[in-house]
Amino acid sequence: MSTASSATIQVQLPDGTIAKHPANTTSMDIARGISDGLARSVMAAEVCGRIVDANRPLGELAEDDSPIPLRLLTPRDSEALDVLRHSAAHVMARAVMRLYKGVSLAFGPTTSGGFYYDFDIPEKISEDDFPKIEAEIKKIIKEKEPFERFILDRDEARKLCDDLDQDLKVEHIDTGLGDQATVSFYRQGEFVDLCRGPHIPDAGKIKAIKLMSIAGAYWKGDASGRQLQRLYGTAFFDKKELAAYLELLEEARRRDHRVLGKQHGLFAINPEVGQGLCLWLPKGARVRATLEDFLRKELLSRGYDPVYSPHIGRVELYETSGHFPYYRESQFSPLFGSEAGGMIDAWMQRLETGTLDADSEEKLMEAAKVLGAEIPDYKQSATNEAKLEVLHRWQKVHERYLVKPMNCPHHCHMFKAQPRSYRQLPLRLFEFGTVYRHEQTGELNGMLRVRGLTQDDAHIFCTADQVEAEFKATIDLTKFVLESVGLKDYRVQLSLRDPKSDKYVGSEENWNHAENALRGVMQNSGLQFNEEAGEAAFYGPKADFMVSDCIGRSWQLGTVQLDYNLPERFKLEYTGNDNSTHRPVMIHRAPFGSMERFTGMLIEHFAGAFPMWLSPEQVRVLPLSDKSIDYAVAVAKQFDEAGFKVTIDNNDGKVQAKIRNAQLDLVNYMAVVGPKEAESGQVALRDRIDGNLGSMPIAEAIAKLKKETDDRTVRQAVESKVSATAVDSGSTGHEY
RNA sequence: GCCAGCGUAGCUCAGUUGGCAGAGCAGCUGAUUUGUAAUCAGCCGGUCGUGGGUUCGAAUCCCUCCGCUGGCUCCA
Repeated sequence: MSTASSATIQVQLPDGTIAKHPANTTSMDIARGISDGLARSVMAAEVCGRIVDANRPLGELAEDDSPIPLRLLTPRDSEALDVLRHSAAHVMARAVMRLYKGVSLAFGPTTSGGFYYDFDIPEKISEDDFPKIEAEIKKIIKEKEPFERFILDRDEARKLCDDLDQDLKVEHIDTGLGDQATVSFYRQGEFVDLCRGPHIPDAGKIKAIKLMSIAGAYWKGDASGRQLQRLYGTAFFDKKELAAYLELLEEARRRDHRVLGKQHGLFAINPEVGQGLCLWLPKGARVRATLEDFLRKELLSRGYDPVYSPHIGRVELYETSGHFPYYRESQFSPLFGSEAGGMIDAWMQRLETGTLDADSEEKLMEAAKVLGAEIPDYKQSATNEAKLEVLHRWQKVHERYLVKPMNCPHHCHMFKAQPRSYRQLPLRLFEFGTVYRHEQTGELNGMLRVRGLTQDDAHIFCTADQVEAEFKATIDLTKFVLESVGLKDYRVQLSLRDPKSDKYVGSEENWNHAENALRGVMQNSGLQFNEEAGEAAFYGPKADFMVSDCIGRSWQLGTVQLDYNLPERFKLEYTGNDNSTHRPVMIHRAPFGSMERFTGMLIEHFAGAFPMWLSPEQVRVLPLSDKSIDYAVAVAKQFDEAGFKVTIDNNDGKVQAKIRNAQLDLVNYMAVVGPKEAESGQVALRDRIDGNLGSMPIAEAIAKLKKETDDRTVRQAVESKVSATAVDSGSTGHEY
């Protein structure tokens, strides 16, 4: 701790120089000693590796008697932006408290794009109120009041929050901060907030701030708890950076796959068909088919076997796998073979939750009889457990089906379809398997979150010794797939279990084994990866691919998951070379994730302008006038026979208009044909990016386009107007 | 599912304090026969998301439901 015995301390700057200072010297004092300009731009400091307020005495931050490493943080340092935004959240909260009565403060952290503060306010805030809140914020910034830190012990802190009528803070001190002896507060004028900090020296440093949106949020993330109002904002060191950030949001809006998908006839989602159910229109279906053909060919060459499974399966299948009880809420209700099935299902749920009264029970028994379900063993006097057992026995002999939410149970039974020898392993079964999940209405989002989706699913059944090699092979496959569509910027998230949670199934030993295997492969893969506790599936750890698109947004796409659980549940076995039975290990993997989500992401990444090999319309032949239509048809036929997706624009009108339409439709190449071309057997090729390429023989044009297609060349037709990383948050470590 | 906002023609959007529902694009028809990002003219097109209420009168005000959007929660 503090070196109170010595009145002086030694401070080491990043350039290595060490100087002596009094123990109460602050980072700001040292900045002032270097230059006034530096002092003005210091936002915070990194002392002994911790980000702290610039006005903290360095002596109290020292860990031992060795020189204290100090780095002054200015707007050039990415860490400073987080500090600024956190202070901006305080300023916003202060403005809100001035304008509204009865404000209870919750939390106000920073996010990758800015910050938010959660409030409990009786009055509803709407976006119409933003101007007056922003005006109040500007007033506060103009005052340039400092942020002042002070420490209280728990009882004092509790009393202060109580006096300030901050009941959420009181609760947090009691529950969330139970193990802290003292807590820190920050005061800025009349605004006092329980806060870990750090903060910028004064509010005047905030040069650009904007309220972004208002939304609901739960207190401490608990959906059964209090609903708070969350006010989102963003802040920057200067107005240009704010403008660039707003431009990024605008760019994202222009690329919205829901808008582009409708505009270009790629897909449709119609409430009359059903929420979250995607209609793949011809052009979207072409893109998908190209992706599927590409992957199928790749999988066949990598030792996978194609399989097919039905769209429904008995509920017992998913009871065995564990999915049915675990995900009951987010599955479509079972389909019942017997008319009484649904009623008995509801009956059992009432019994389970203890919400069935005698009167209702009699009615249910009567109704069961009417619907032809005789249950003579059911006695009203019996215990709930006994009743449930009787009903469950009835269910077991009456078919119940689930629209399949997962492919893996089916594939497990394919493994079991014959006795297996170690010689057959690894067995790699793949299928573009369509599954249905009843996602909550608020979660649905275009193609990105749907209720019916097709996974590029496969399950690898292998021996424990093969796990590493197979896992590595799937990582390589996923890399290959992503890079083939031009996605070169990705990292892997190792999703591990949360040691404190009990939602996981399987033995401690299996989990340790699986997590260590994944970590080992990742460490040897040379791929950038990070570990995230609590993100694992309930049956095993996963490696999720986080992919950055061309405007710097991160998407979770492909996934590889290790599973020691399902083989156990389905009692999968093979005979080893020792002539005894062994349990295989399962690897779930999907390089695209789902066709819906992957295609939706691609639409946004390419702004609807697919590269040649994925394009739903690669060539459009534009006859100069009706006189050239015959030749246009002949040209189109040649492109068609060469395997291109080609159309003819035989509308009336000038070629300029046809070109404009083709450009707007994002067709990769236009083949303009008039009398000159017809005479010489040529086409005048126009590239949608580079423009007119001049006339050339048809064979030459076909060869050129074929090369671009076969090479899977990716040329971004719609350049991003913003730099991909220029405005991302400080927390991800980008330079400024 | 929860909180907030929104819902007018196929699309993008106007529509004053409640007083006869509009434009551009797309589509159709006709003229035009065109050389690298828009040829001209005419026509068609809406129970203003649904159901109810207030009112002499509702796209406009109120309520219900449906859907969409942004978040939250969830995501096998």
